[in-house]
Amino acid sequence: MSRKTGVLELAVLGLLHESPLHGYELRKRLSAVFGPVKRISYGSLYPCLKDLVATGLIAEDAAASVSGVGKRGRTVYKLTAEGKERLQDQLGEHGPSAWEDESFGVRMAFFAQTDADVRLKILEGRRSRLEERREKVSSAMSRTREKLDRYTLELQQHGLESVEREVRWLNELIATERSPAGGPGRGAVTARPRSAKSPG
Amino acid sequence: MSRKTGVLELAVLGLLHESPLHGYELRKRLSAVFGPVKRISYGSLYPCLKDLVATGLIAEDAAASVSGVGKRGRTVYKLTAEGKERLQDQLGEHGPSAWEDESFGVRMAFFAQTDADVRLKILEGRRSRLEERREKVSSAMSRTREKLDRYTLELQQHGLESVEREVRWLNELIATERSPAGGPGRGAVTARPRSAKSPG
DNA sequence: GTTAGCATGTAAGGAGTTACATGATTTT
DNA sequence: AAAATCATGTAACTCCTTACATGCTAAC
Repeated sequence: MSRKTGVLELAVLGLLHESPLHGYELRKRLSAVFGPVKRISYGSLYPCLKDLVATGLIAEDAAASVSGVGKRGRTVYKLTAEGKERLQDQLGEHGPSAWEDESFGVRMAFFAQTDADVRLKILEGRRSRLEERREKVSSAMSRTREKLDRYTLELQQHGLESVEREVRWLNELIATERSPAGGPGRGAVTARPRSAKSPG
Repeated sequence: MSRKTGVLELAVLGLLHESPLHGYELRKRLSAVFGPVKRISYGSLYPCLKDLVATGLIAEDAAASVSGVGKRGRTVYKLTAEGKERLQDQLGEHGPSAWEDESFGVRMAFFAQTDADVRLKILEGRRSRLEERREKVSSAMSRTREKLDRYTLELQQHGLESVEREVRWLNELIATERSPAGGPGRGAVTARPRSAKSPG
């Protein structure tokens, strides 16, 4: 019946909190939130919006919608009071559900609307989740190292290094969160040296 | 009706080509193939095996199966002749379906059973797929740079760097594939210097 | 003797996709 | 005037997960 998804719902609520939007535009913004992989389709977005209306978390913004007679026009949605409440609840979550693979990206995309202490807990939870994974993969690799062909090994090695890289990234983010932010209040991303691009 | 999936089917056929296995063991090996994320559950594996038997691509290996009276025992499966044929067909595929996100990992996991020219085409296809993505992301970023908060920016930056890293990895793999492999025939993975770990 | 791991399977449902169906508006 | 992009929606289908149901075997 209802699409009580979680991530998509959260992303929609988060975006609508920034400003009222219609479905088509929402989808474009969602592409940015979810990244280039995992872009959502209208076949899931529109039903989701329908459900959110049905549960009273969002409502049509009549003023912003365009609907001439006979025209199909566009329907602009905005958060209701209950929607705002729900969003705050969701953004306050700092347990495992906030740092698993499916949800971490979305949660971080709305960190600007999230309390500093919750941000820190999520980043730390994510980090320890990845450290666990790193241990499992690397111990599995040392157990089976000799029996694997080079391609499987390359694949696992690359996977392991990706995890290690994400841990280092989280370390930097956590350090930045913890530091008293001596610099300017609103910040450009801390400049990290980007290694020179190899020309080809 | 039938699970004509692709990736799971392919992974099962590929593993059974190496040796006959029963479901439980198969699942453990699949976890290695698919990596720590995306582990498959019995709820998809057993129905998949059932379908593969129904389509005649695999069959019970009566000799290897264990089934005392009243016992539930285990059922060992092996490839049939048609299964081997199907596997060869699939491993010969070198179009886009072989290098998309969902399938590339599995395809590479069975590179040891894949022709050298097909391997090269897949690696190159994957690389150009990622290069496209890199262009899209980086141009989207330069368009919207100023309007994004630091967290969204960090997220996108990290995503971009991940793509760039995978491209560099593919470059190395492609170079290795192309080189006449002057070294020893069976190979340890080419030693790449691993940068010193930061202590914390 | 009880916990952990081995071993197989089904039913219900969740989360999404593709393909279809429709039409307006803007750009080339 | 054709092509691209804006804009909304549904129906059928796919792939997978969770929870359930069952029972053996090894280790502690």
